[in-house]
Amino acid sequence: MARKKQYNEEEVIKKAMGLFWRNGYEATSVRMLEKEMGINQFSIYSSFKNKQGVFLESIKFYKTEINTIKEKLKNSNNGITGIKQYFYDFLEFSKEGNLRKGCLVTNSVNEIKDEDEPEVMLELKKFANEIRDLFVSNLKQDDQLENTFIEKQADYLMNTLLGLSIASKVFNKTQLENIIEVTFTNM
Amino acid sequence: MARKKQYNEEEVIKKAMGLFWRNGYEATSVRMLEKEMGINQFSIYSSFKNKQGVFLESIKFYKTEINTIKEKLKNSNNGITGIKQYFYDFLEFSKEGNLRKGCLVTNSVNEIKDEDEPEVMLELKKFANEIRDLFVSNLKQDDQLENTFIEKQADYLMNTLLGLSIASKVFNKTQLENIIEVTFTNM
DNA sequence: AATTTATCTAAGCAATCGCTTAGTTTTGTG
DNA sequence: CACAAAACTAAGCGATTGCTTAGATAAATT
Repeated sequence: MARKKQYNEEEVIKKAMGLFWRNGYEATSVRMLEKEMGINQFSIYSSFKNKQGVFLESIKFYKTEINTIKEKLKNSNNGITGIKQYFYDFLEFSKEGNLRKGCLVTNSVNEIKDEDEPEVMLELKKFANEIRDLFVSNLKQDDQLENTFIEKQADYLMNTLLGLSIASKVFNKTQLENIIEVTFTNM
Repeated sequence: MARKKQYNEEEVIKKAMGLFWRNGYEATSVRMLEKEMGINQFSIYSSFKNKQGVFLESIKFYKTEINTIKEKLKNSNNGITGIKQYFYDFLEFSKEGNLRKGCLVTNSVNEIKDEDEPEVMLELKKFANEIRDLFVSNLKQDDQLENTFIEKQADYLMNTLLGLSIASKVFNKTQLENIIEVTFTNM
């Protein structure tokens, strides 16, 4: 009935996500997205409505990307040790060659203002809580722990993970390993 | 011989810092600075050279502002307990009414790219290391600790502090307290 | 083959970006 | 008071922002 799309939406979102991850939301212009995604602005707007739409889809794609290490944690079934491995996995996941990109969600939470983009912030907070809940269910594998204590531990671990996202941009590899080691020898 | 400045440079930088803290570097335009600082763009550029200059001076001012709780830590002389108090002090310091602003330095480290603003990044990293060193010298007050261990602990505590800056934007007060309590009951 | 319709390219929209320049006002000095 | 110099206001610079529109192109249906 009409012409076919010459691009695959998932493929171009993958590229957009990479750009947002490396550059941040504001610093990524639609012209940059155009080049990176390899399609015209018209196509971007017709497929994703606006810049925010491209970003929201990028976050969705990020979720599926990070799912590989999340699934690994889910299936590990060895409680706190699995979480420690998740931290190491995250450090690998968040680097691209020598570039430390941090966590896309953490970067965005830090940059985007609640009042400017409430829709985006809601999505980001949901994401953070999914990871936190994953920690909770993993901590429950190491029985004998009280439930209220587990909730506190999950908050604490989530904080360490948020910290690692930033620390990875400032500290060297040894220091990052120090952080993880101290975190888990203390527990 | 000539006309006098009608503004005090420190006063206007204080206002600029507040804007950068609330909005971030990129999202703060020179027009916004103009309004907040209460002076014309010409005056901004003649006093501080450019936008980056205003930002660098804002960071300097931030240092003197945070010095109040840094000095408290320096003089507390009760090692790890002093650091714990510093974390609580930071949470107070970084909020403005109901708004959680995080740490200006942490926000900026997360936003600014090393390659775009190397001069700024150098300053930010220096700042982070000053806090870390403060933790080191405080940990040394609790003797019996090995030096290499203290270095690792300082990295770890610094990570927790970086994390708190972001966590304060996502978590509620109880959760933030959980984080601090778990951190220090584990040590 | 003719028609329809979605997708493409490319030009252009008003608004804003960081920054500069031209020209007026205020001040201290000779 | 006349002059010089710094600080002021305000207009405007080219470049870029997110987004839209006009018109050419391609593919499926009749």
